Amino acid sequence: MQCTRNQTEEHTRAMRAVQDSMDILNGKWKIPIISSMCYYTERRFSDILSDVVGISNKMLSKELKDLEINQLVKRTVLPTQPVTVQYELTAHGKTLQTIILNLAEWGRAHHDKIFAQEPLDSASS
Amino acid sequence: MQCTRNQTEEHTRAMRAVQDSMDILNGKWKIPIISSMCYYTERRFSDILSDVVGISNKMLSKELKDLEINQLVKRTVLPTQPVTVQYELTAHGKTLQTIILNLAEWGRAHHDKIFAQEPLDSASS
DNA sequence: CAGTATCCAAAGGGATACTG
DNA sequence: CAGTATCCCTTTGGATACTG
Repeated sequence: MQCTRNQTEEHTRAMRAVQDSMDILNGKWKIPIISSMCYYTERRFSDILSDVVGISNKMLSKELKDLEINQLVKRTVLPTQPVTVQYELTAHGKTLQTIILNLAEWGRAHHDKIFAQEPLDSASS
Repeated sequence: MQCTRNQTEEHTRAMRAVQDSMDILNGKWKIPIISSMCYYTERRFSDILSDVVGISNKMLSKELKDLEINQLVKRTVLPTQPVTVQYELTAHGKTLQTIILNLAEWGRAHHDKIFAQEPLDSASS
């Protein structure tokens, strides 16, 4: 092992910091929900519900509450009939955009890599 | 809404790419496990087990298999007695380092932000 | 529309013991 | 050391129905 004690401590600290992030972004849905809001200044409950494929309204409701508690998302009720609710990223929530962009980029790269490896059935037909 | 059709399509594509990433990095442990390997050229099973606080050997075993299947991690068995197994990030796995670093940085920033907000009990004593 | 409430099946995952 | 196997409790989260 070529690392010094200081590197080990830095490693430990970095691990904890990553864990802190993951505690807040926990579960299957947080990142996709934030992604949904990333490209718009504001987004309604039903918009996010259709953006995030597969999520149920119960889950979305719960996850948005979590994000609000952690101050990543701001919720605004508009006095319409029936009620409209808008969600938007807070300044703090927007600091996650870099990570989201990186994840999107990585997802594409990974997809391309796997695709390039696979023997294409269509080539044999 | 001030976005054009093209932006909407790009949004949809980005959401899918993020989902693709999250499908591979699913669960509580993948990111911390990769983090554990980020700072070293190679890491043994027991090293990772102690790095990732709270994980069980059963979980670690399963998650490492997943990562190996997705070609993010390479597993090497050394002919020692008893057996030693080394894990290392593949070239492809290393492309996640940016994301890990960003997550660590964000975790620290978030921690600092929350800490700065909290009324300190120690101040009143 | 934007949720909440309840029910319940399935998956997650810890503890422990065992193996090569 | 590096896992695997089993037991079993806990959490997750979908489906459905209901509310302001």
